[in-house]
Amino acid sequence: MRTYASDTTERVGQTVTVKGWVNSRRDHGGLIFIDARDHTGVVQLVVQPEQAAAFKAAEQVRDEFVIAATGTVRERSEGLANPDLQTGGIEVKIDELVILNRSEPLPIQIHGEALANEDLRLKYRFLDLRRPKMQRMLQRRAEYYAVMRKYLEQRDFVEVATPILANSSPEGARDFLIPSRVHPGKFYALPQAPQQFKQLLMVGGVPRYYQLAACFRDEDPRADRLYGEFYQLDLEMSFVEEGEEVRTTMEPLIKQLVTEFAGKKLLHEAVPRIPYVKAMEKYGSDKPDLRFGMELVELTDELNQTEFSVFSSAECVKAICVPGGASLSRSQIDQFTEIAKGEGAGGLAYITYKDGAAQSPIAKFLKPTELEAIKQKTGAADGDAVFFGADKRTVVNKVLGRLRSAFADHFGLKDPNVIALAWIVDFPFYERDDKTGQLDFGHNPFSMPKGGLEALKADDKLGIIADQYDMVMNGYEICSGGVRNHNPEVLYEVFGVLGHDRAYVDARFGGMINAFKYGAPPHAGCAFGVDRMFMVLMDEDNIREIVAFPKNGTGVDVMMDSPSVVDEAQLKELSIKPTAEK
RNA sequence: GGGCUCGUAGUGAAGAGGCCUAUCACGUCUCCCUGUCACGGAGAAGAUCGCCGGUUCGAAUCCGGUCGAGCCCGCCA
Repeated sequence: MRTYASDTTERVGQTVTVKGWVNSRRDHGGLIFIDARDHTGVVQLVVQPEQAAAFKAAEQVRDEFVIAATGTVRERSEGLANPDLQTGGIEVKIDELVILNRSEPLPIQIHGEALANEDLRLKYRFLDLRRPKMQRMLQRRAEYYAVMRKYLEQRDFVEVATPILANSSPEGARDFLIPSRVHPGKFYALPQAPQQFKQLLMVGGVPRYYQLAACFRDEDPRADRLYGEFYQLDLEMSFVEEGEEVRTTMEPLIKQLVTEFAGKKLLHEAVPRIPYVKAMEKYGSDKPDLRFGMELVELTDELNQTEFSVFSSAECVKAICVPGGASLSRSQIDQFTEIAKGEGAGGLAYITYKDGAAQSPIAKFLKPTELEAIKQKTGAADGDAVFFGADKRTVVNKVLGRLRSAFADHFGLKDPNVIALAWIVDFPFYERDDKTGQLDFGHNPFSMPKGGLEALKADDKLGIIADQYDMVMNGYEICSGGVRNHNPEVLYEVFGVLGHDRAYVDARFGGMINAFKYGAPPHAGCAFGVDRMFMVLMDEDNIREIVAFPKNGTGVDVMMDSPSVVDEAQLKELSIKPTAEK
């Protein structure tokens, strides 16, 4: 029988066997202390020379040796308790100590705050995972999944596994391809999402489907985006024609995860619904962080006659008021200017308000009435600073949206104990590519255009709204969903607007569109990026911190050394001939 | 594909033209130690300063290239 380290406190006077790793050893010559660690914590073992065999073993023990220690749990004497240790009130007086396995000196330190660089941690992830923080992460993640499963099962969602060997989808991300041995020259693709399968389940009569689904995309990673594979809480509901029904079904789960699971406060009990256009105009982002203000203020009309030609000649002029911004140094403002330029701005005009006066490099170009209008509309007070964006409207929004987040970081306005949720709704169905001028899908071609077939015939294709929605959590997109287009005629027309004929649609989505001809019920759903949401709930800013075995930023598993070269015989069997140089 | 940042004993950091024969902490090894708890004490080993080239009387330090990593842009229907 094994007793976990944290349970020894309840076993005073009893004989227990503790199994785990040597966290540290303190050898006093005639008395040896060993801190034994398992997944529950650390407990102090005391080994005395009277137990000769155990003492000899204790002398040989080193950090991270695997041991089984049997002895009696006893209260520590007066003054010997360690209040910093959960088991600090007791210790185990050891009669028998067995070394189950040895360990070489560790290539990375797993105690303390200083972490090895990430590539080394990933190479020795099995050691990194022994750290209490990582142990807790794995445990919490299992609980997190359990909460989601319980919630959905109570609401008649049926968990269905969909294929991993699926088909390449021409739209969207780059696929991972799997060559077929049986069908030379043909390929499976790992699914980017179970999108088509879950819609086919709706046609197949499943009332509500969910799955913690593995998704595969061969795109470059980011701090909040894993390379290669990630998981979605994927779900779909049949006989649903309004996105609001999906949103109200799922919202309580997310709130429960925020409050009960993560112990954080919700900024709004009533989660706001923000139309995409409004989010872009007000926050400069389709995934705004609502924990702080600094909303974008429209000044185009007020400044279109000004002598400052950067403003008067611009399609759009907007500003954000940064509370306390007047305290920023010149070099700090230069850094924000670099951020603005990085988003496409030509520069960064600003006004600071100090001692009742507006100070600015551009003040000499602005009339008193214009200065007054700026102050009025932005609500700037003494001590604040106002930063301007003047350019094409999309650029202004992007630049100020990025600055808004950067200023919030700088002034510490992102309270980690608060979660701001929002639904972004009414995405444009089509967008025009800035460079090519070509019309393309804004998001998901399978969502229903609001207004159906009639709406698609409108002259202003950019005005067509998709019944589609994202959930945003503290500035991170954590969910995307939509009311699906279950009508084959409308689906053909959705692609028809982009100039694709029926054959094009049939060739690519034939499986799904064929099914829709046989009584597809209306349906809607969404998918939550569970890795990213967990990252936010656990206060991490790098998604690899909350995954057991992530690939590094270049898609390499440095522990298992994948991807790797394979035998020529395997390639021959698959009718594959590599063309790479090395 | 592009931009920025970084690369110094096993690990984490310091050093920013000569004070470097490279410093500190942790870890490792040897010896001492019966109440420590990241025990303590004495000693020891361990680094071609990512790699290649250049500038210089002199390079860890400056320059160029290259390799590797991180963040960001592109990309992610």
